Amino acid sequence: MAERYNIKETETKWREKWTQANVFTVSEDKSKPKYYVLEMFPYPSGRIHVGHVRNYTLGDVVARYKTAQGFNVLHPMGWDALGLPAENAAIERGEHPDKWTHENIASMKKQLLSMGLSIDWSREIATCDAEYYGHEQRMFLKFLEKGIAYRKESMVNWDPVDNTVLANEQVIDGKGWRTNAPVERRKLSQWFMKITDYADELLDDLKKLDRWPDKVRIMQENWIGKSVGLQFKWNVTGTDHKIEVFTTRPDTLFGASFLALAPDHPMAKELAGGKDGFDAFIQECQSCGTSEAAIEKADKIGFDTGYTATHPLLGREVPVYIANFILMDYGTGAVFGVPAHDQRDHDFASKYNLPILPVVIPEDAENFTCDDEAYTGEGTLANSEFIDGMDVESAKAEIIKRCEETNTGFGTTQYRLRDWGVSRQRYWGCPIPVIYCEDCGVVPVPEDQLPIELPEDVTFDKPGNPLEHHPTWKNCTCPKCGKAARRETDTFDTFFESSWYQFRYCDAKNPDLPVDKDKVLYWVTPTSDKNFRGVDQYIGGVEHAVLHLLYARFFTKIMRDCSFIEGTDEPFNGLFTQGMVTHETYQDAQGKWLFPTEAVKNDNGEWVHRETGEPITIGPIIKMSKSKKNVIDPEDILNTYGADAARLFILSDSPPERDLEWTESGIEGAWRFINKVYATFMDMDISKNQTTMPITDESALSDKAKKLRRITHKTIKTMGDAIEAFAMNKAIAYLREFYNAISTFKLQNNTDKPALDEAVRAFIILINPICPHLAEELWSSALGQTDMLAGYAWPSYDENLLVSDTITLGVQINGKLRATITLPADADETQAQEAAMAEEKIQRAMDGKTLRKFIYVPGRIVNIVVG
RNA sequence: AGCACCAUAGCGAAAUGGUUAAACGCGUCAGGAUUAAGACCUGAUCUCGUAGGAGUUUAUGGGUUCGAAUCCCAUUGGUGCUACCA
Repeated sequence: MAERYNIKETETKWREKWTQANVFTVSEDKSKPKYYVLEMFPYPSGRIHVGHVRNYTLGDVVARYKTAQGFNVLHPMGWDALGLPAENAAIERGEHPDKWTHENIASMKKQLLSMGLSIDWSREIATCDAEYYGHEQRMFLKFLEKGIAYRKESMVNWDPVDNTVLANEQVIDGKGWRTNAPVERRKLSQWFMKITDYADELLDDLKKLDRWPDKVRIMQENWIGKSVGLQFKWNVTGTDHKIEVFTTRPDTLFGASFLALAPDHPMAKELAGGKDGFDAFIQECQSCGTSEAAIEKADKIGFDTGYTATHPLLGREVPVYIANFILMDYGTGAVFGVPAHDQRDHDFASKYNLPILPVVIPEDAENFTCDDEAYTGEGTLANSEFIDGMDVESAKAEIIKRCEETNTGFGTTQYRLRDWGVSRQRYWGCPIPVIYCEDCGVVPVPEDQLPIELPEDVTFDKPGNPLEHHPTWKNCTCPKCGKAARRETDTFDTFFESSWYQFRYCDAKNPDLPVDKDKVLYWVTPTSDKNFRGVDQYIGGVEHAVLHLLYARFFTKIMRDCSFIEGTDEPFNGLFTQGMVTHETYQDAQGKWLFPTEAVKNDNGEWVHRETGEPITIGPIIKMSKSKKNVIDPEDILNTYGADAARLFILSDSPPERDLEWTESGIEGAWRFINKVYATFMDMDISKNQTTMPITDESALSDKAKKLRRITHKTIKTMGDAIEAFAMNKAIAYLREFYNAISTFKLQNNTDKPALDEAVRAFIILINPICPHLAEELWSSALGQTDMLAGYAWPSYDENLLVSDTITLGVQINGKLRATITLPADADETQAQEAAMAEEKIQRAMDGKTLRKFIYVPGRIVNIVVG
């Protein structure tokens, strides 16, 4: 018997060897095709969680597989190291963010190293280091020069707990995405990025991203929210005022029965200010919270200004309201209401008894009315003067044309997407490199003064931005006039850092430039024409579907337009979004959540508390979360079962895009498999020190050996295909099937031995991307190889062994299987029919019936239609 | 409310129009081995039958097809995203 597999010792040994031999360090090697695989970098919280294990294992399988396929693989890692938690830690325990962050990086790196990932650590970056963020400041100066970055006064989402500004995307249900505190509105001068200028390109290029999940593309499309329509003016009767509105349904103009302004529309105050009840109305609008429940229930309310408005094409007057459901920051902050064809307008009109006049009539409708609900479908225009009888599309075009002719409006496009506000009133971020001078205004920091580094001596004893409180840091002289001036104390949104790190990895240590263009070109230029320039495979959580992934796409385009990179329009060629890791939940009799380690089964098979013995209720299987305590610590798993078992289990069973349920029995099963494989191969009678596997005489092999060869070659193919398709669960299933075939194979003579050698050697190479430590150990101990397996070529398969010369076909009668026949693979229809008819079961089944049709799909099926 | 995705043994899943639907794993049961437990090995695990064998079956209902888990429509249930975006 072989010795028991010493997982800990063996895994450590191989990791040390890989590190010593620098096997994962890569450079631009033009003699090889390249492959760039990247997983979303982690925030250095200090400890990895199971989601990280899944994420980085997936990437590592791809990296090791592609390496085996002969690619020069770039597989880097770094730290998304700026952001609020470091400041919160500083406030809570008085530890400096820089120290806290770097300590966390050190401990997390240790954990990641123990997973045995094939990472080129020489390219490691931490976004909190000035060597990284300094380049961001350099780029920002260029963005400023090009007008991509600009400053504007604007209402911002103010998080009263974190004391910071949030982006629209960071507000969820009117609450801060981190603090969950109700967001307030405040006016501040902020830096913005003109992402809206790129809205069309961001939208159009989504079409290129055919290796992205559809759902992510759909989410981004909705987020950008392009809508084409008409912007035009109404005259307020008896005044010089004109109200500008935007609509996507100009065709319904003649169904208009009111005009509505947003409560914070500048004209609202002008028209209604001072009128009875106006202030109370505005107050009511504001008091109605922004929470989901409030919006859901909120009635549509309006305030009649007493004014009416007319449109030149309409020839009719409609009342002007101020209404709570009109948003100031979309379109023009004013709409015309068509109750018959918009449900919101319908609700409003019903409440205030405004006319509901249908102007689009569906086909075949008689006495059509919209009294109960709005009709938004297709139809023919009616009650609409010169556009009567037109379809919706023609009517839209006609109204836009007439407005343009009369100079009262124009066709235009609106986006839901807003410009990206990047200022944060925070310390632990990249300082925005501008200076405010009383005489010169906003002055960019001269490039030779970069980077602007964060001061180390800061305090966190009062709320707000420590940079603001710092006694000297913000004082400086104006680069233009030399007078005393003040530094910008805001820092960038941390999505800034994660928007370009994928390029920095290509040239991670460049002190002078964000990246060297040629180095980026080497790593992003595709080796297949199916792809465009970009990271070949990006892997991460779907929670970044809009924020990070949209900003990174935008950043790529502006870096291109500012010549920091070349000819690259999109950052990520292939995107894979992994599912969550879930776990059962446990509660004691009092309803208190318990850790999985606290729950054990007693002798009667009941779940009880490990220490108290009290009964435990098993709850639903949900995403691991600290509050529900249904978490497992990867470090425990790695210590107990080893990296290979953790990697194997996390890839088994569930397809990577779906949620994975973490179970104790599952990880144990993976661990057992590893031990079993080791024991089997160490005991097996296989040739050592083999360099080739000569099969001199195929025909001399026994049938069993031939069968083993077939599954060997089949698995080489199917497993490669599965990894390419990201179906890691299938790859493992095929691998286990292959193992079962090898372990049950009984070697009866020496002639068959090369077939067994071939199978074992193939198996070890195939399992390497998933369980690299085990593979190396078997490669060296069981096969006696002296070179390292890491980087060893994937075996090739023999097509001829995948097909056999005879095939078994099912014979159906009226689609129901009745018999099987064995035919030569190239049999023609006549042969097939003869063979089928010769079957006794078929004859019996056909007895007394007429043959109507004979269907023969070679290699697939025979179907006999009888009647 | 809208959009998208999903539904297969006790569980996780394979099979994407055809060769006995359920590979592979987990769990369960029986047997072997063991001082004992675990690990390990062998077998079983939709239903009926000792067995040969027969029958049922891919959430539900329809449709297309010689043939449907697979394509189309509707319903139900689940998940995600968006949420007064004019």
